[in-house]
Formats: sequence, C-alpha cells, structure tokens
Amino acid sequence: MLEPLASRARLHLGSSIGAPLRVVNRSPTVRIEVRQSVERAIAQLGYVPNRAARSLVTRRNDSIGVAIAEPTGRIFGDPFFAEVLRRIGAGFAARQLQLVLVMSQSPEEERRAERYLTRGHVDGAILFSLHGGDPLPEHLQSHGIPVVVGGEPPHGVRVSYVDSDNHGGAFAAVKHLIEQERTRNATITGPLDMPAGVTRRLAYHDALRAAGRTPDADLEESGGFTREGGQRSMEVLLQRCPDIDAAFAASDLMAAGALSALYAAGRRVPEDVAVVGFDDSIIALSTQPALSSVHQSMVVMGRELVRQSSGGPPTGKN
Amino acid sequence: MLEPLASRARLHLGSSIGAPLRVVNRSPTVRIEVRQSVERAIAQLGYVPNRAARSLVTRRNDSIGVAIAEPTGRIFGDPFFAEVLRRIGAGFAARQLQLVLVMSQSPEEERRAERYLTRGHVDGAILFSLHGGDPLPEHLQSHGIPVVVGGEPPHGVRVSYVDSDNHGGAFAAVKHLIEQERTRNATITGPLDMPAGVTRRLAYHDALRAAGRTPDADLEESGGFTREGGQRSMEVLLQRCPDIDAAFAASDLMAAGALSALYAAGRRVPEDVAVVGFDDSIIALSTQPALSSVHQSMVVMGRELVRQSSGGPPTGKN
DNA sequence: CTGAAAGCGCTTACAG
DNA sequence: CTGAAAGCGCTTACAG
Repeated sequence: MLEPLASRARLHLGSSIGAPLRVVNRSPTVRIEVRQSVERAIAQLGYVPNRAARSLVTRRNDSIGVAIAEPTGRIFGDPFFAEVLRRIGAGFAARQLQLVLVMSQSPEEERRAERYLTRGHVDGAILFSLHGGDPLPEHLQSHGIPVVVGGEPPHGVRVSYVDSDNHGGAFAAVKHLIEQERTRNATITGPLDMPAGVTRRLAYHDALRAAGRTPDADLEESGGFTREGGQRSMEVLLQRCPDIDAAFAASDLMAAGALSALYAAGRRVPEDVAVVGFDDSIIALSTQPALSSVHQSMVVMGRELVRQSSGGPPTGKN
Repeated sequence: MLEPLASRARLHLGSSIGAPLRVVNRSPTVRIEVRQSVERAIAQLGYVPNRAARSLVTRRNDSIGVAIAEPTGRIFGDPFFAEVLRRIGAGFAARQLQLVLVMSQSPEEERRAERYLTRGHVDGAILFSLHGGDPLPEHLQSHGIPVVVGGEPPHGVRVSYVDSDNHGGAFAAVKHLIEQERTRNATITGPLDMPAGVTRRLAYHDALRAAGRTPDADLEESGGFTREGGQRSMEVLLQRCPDIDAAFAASDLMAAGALSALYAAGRRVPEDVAVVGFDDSIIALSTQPALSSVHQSMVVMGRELVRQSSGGPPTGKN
C-alpha cells in the first residue's frame, strides 16, 4: 500500500512536503534538479496523491455522473444511449473529466444513485430518460450540483436541458408519409410519461390535421421505446387495421421491431407499408431495407451536454 | 449551498459537533430527544455530510468501479453486459455500494479511466473484456485496489477472475451438433486476443477431434463478438463452403447475425443449417426460431463478482 | 524558488 | 451519554 507523500517522499528527499507537492501539481516554480529528483522518488515509491484530501480542499472530483433510470435492458438495447454516451465520454475526456455511469433498476437503486450523486462524488450530472414528475433534477440542484437533462424534462421540472426538435422532426416525417399518398398512417409512440413520447405523438396529430385528416386512436400504439414494443405494437396495429399503409415510429429501435412484425405478416416495405423512424441511428442503416429516419445530431447534443454540465464556455452555435 | 455541520447545525442545536455527527452516523448512544432535535435541524438545513472529509478518514468511497474497455457500440449491443451489470448492480446495492461504470473508447480514455480507478475514487474494481496483455489489472492491484475480472484474463495476468466453463460449454454444443449427423460444422469465433474467444474455439476443435474429425480452417471465421461480425462471418463461410450444415457461434449476438445471413441466403434453420450460440441470453429467445445456446449462469457470475470485489464472505457454492 | 502554518470537515479514540 | 482534541493528507496563502 501507498503512503502519503508527507511520510515517504520526504524521507527520500530530505526536504519538506512543499516541493514534492509542487511537482505533483505541475507548479512551474520548481527548480529543474529538484523536480527530477522528486519525480524519481515518486516513480520509485509509486506515490499517488490522496484524492479525498485534495477534494476536501479543492471541492472538486474531476468526474461527472451520468444517470439513466432505466432497466439495463433498455439502456443497452438502444443505440441512442451508446451513441450519446460515446460522444459525451469523449467530450469530458478532453476536459480532463471522467464520465461515470450510474444505472438504476428499481426505486431502491434510484435512491442509492441519488445519494451517490448528491454526496459529493461528482462535479456535475447529466440525466437521461426522465419519467413523469421525477424529482431527481431538483434534488440534485438543491444540493448545488450542476444538472443538465438529455431530452426535454417532464412538465414543471425546472432544469436545463438539451434536446432535438422533436415536434419539427416528427411533423416532417409524417408529412413525408402523407405526401406519398399514404392514406392509413399509423404511429408507434414512445412512453407517454416522457416528453419525447408525448411531443412526437402530438406532432403526428398535427401533421395529420395539417393535411386535413383526423387522428384515429386505432392507428396509435405505444411501443415503450423498445424493439420488442415496436414489434408488438405493429402486430396489434395490423390486426386492428389491416389496411395500414404507413407508420411513423418514434424511435429507430421501435421501427426495427415494427419491420420484423411486417415481414412476419408478409407485408413488403416500403411497397405495402412505408415506415419512418426517429434518431437516424446505426439501426436505421442496418435494417433491410435501410430505414428512413428523422436525424438527431448526436454531435450537437453531446457537445452541449458536456458544456452545460461542466460549466464550459458557450459555443458558437446553439 | 450547504455548509459543514460544524458551522450550522451547532448554531441550531447549541451543542457541540459530536451529537449531530453521532446522529448522522446512526450511533445508538444518542438520547432520543437529542436525536430528534438534531434530525429536525438536519432536515431543515438540508445538511449532507462532506464525503471527502469522511473518505479522508475512513479510506472508503462506498462505490465500486466497473471498467469495460470496449467501444460503447459493442458494450451496448451485447445483452451479456446488460445482464451481468444488472446483476452486479443489484448485488452492490444490497451491500450499500454504488456501481459506477467507466467506459473507454480510445487509449487516451483508457488511461483516464485507469487514473480514475487508481486515484482513490473506488473501493474495488471489476474489469470486463480484457484483451491481449492489458496491464490494467496489475496496475490496479499495485495500487492496492481489489480487482476481479469478469471472464478468464489473458494468459500471464495474475488476477482473480470469475468465469463460466467455456471449454465444457462449447464442447457440449459442438458435440450436440455432431450427434445430429451434421457433417460440415463451422464455427464463428470471438476475438482471438481474448481467452473466451480462444477457449471456445479450442473446444470446437477438441469436439471435432473427439468425433474423429479434423478441424478445417475454411470452416472458421472470426466474428469479433458483434452481431455484424456474426453476419459477415456467415456470409463468408457460405461463400467459401456452401455445404455447411451446422455452425457454432461463440456468442448469441454473433449467432443472431449468422441467422440473418442464413435467411438472406435462403437457408432454412435448423433444417438446412443448425445453429448453436453461447450465453443463452435474451437474444437466444427472441430469434426466429429460438436459438439453441450454451447457458452461462449470470446469477452465479454476478454473485461471485460482487463477493470478490467487495471482499464479502465466501458463498456456499462455488 | 522554498519552507512551514493554517485549514478543509469529518472520524476516532479518550476524557468526563 | 456527551464534549473536545487529535489527526486523516492534501492545498492555499504567506513568509523568507
């Protein structure tokens, strides 16, 4: 085990604790011979500064927590998370910060994750996939922790967030289907306790109405943002309305599930049924045929999440 | 912002710092009136103990790091990780520990993750998906951090690990195919810089030899433990050896990819080509038809990883 | 450029 | 059961 610098390096150096620590912290005001001698001793001892002692003074942890309150099955199935985490992980690394991911499978684990985030382990937090009136963002903020939410937070939650244009994107997707002269446009929605689910569904309604049509509840089914949910939803929709000729799925993962159901039912895509997804993720490319999808810029979303959670400078674009 | 207990609760309580801290730490030796009064003050102040100060004394962080040195794409695509992380997350929660996941996309991010793990943020570490001669386990151990590896570590790395019986499982799978009178048994291997890849391939060879057959390099293709790799491998295999009638894939994800390639080529499964996977994960159930697969007990693996990384007591079984 | 003091906010003995 | 001291290992001024 390692010991504090005070008690070890000092012995090797015959000097006070000041010099070694100045070397560790890359202070420019250290004589070169002293620096080299100290560096040799540090390497030899395998000395590592005590982070708790440092954090106690600096009040920084050099890490940012990312919390996703979803079952791992859903986190790990959806390329949206893989992509956005990849981006923000790289963004934090460039700022000398470590991204740490905390996941929660149950209310008990959610409480534990909240404790972790509020008890001084991280310098900031990014929250994904907030449902209903989750109090987590406000709890974290009341503890003075900078918080940013990925995606629009539930109504009434006062917190910064970064999101794509859910309404505009979904509206354009449905409009595109209508312009193909499709007459029976279904939708597979996300969870309706999440703004992304609600807003994309609303845009589907608005696009129908803009084309002079009336939304029909029979043409809607909730797919819960999962592949299995998308598949099941399409099965239900086909049974209820066999004349469906178009579908807007609120995520690529659900669209991929819907494609499976369509193939199993012997429908051709897009000849018999046109399908559009949302995310424009890797999944949209890997289906047969490649899926049309609403693009979300992970580059922009990742960049803004990093900036806002670590208190960085504003960027040129918004 | 919150202030230390010393300066705030004391004012409210007119007592020394001792009593409030005894309440926070659930010491049983506090008079009930004092406890209640302190609890009220704590709730009112929103007081939270300073973790750095506590850690400085206790030398504990109440969290365990899990490191997976793979692109997020691979981590998030494979249900093996979702399942094992779900298990160990629950296991740590039951021990009042928080699981934090650190991922690395590049050598630079790997170094940063190593810094994070060695610089006193965690009380232990679980490492997955080690390649080649990764020095991470030994580096962590030299810093006094308990380390356990999920899956057999690369040759020569001295570290505790938890693994399933790769050879036994793969051997049984291939034997099963041979007993179905399949004559052209292919395999899609994992990466050959990972013991799980090497050992499952070796078992495939051993099972063939045990049946009096000679391994044929034309019947092997590396799928890198990804869905796309499995699909590509099967395409290559079908082109090279159109008479294949069986395949053992070293993971379910690769098997699922292989199924796609088989369907695209017009082969029926299992009539024309029998396929067996490895993991017995959710994917094995969701393919059409359900995939045969070698079972790995995530319950046992998760339990043992938790136990060994947090220094728990031995369990009854091994 | 370098040394030594003060202080970060807890926990841990140890008196009362 | 409760109070007050010592100490964890750093960083941050502040003298020299």
